[in-house]
Amino acid sequence: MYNLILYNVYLLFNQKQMDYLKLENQACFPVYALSRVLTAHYKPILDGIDLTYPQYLVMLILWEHQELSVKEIGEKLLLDSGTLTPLLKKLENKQLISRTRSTADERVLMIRLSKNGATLKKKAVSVPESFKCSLGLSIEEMGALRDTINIILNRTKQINK
Amino acid sequence: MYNLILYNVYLLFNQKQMDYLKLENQACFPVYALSRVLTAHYKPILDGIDLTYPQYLVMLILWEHQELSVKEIGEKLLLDSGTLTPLLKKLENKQLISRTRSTADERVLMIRLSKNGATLKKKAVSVPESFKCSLGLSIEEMGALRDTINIILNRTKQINK
DNA sequence: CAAAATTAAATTTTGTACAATTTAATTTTA
DNA sequence: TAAAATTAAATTGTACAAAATTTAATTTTG
Repeated sequence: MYNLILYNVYLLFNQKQMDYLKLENQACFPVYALSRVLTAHYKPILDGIDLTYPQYLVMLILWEHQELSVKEIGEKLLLDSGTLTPLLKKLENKQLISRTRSTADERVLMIRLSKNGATLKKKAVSVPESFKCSLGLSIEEMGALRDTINIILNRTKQINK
Repeated sequence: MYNLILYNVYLLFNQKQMDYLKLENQACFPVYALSRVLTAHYKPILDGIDLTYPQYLVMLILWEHQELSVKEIGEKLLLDSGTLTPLLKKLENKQLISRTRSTADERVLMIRLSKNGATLKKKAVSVPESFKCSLGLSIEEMGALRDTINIILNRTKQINK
């Protein structure tokens, strides 16, 4: 924050303009790159339970809620049906979930944790610790990262509501 | 930071354990979600210059450097040839870049900004400001976000070197 | 210096992502 | 209540993204 002010004073003093078309000045690129770096760290860990990272996210939600519609899963993960439909079919093929249309409203497809899916949670409990070790960040650093990004994420959500 | 300490005291006091398998406690998910949210904000803006977000990143680099190998572009963007090769071919089809093998080492493919590619920068200068308005965050907030993520990103790079 | 190792891209395969369209079901409303 | 509007998924098409393999060129080394 202070560095930014100092830098702007420096720019002003030197009659320079911040070059917003330089990669180093981009705010979005580090987020985009970090997202891929973090997913890459998850890869070897999640290979052990035969899940990709987005599949793991769906399983996390179902371990909390047992049964949700495709729409509800999409709202939680900010993903649409074009992404979720094939992904959920893969989880069904792995017998981790069931896909059944709601009798009350047949437009709604209910996703339910299967017995195998519930059992998988026992294997998955070690994932967060393995990930933490792989990444080499402390719990505090990861918590701070999570909170910082969540603030920005919630701000952008409010803007778009 | 203080909230985290307080929360841990609360967990300890109530004999509870932080549930690292809950979506809300994930550090990676907000980064992954924010990355997609930010890219979505770029979409309508970059449509105006017929670029996708990863293509825009490549152009940003070339506006700075004019000529780089595929490998060098990959190092800057943390992307491998499997992603870059088809992307660069699309930029070549749009006549924004040229792809020529180095005479010194024919394994190396040099990517060069074309005249059209250089001209496109004039249209692109408005992109950062449009993006800022679309997102609704201040320059300070975006700068702070960039710096925070860059610290984490550099930490993970050091770990993997 | 020739075989072995390394390197740089390209290719292939699998898996997201998302926009746009379609289909089927449900709600709203004239 | 039947047509219009809305909603939820699925489908289609385009574009990454990364792992693994292949190809071709260059270096290293016995």
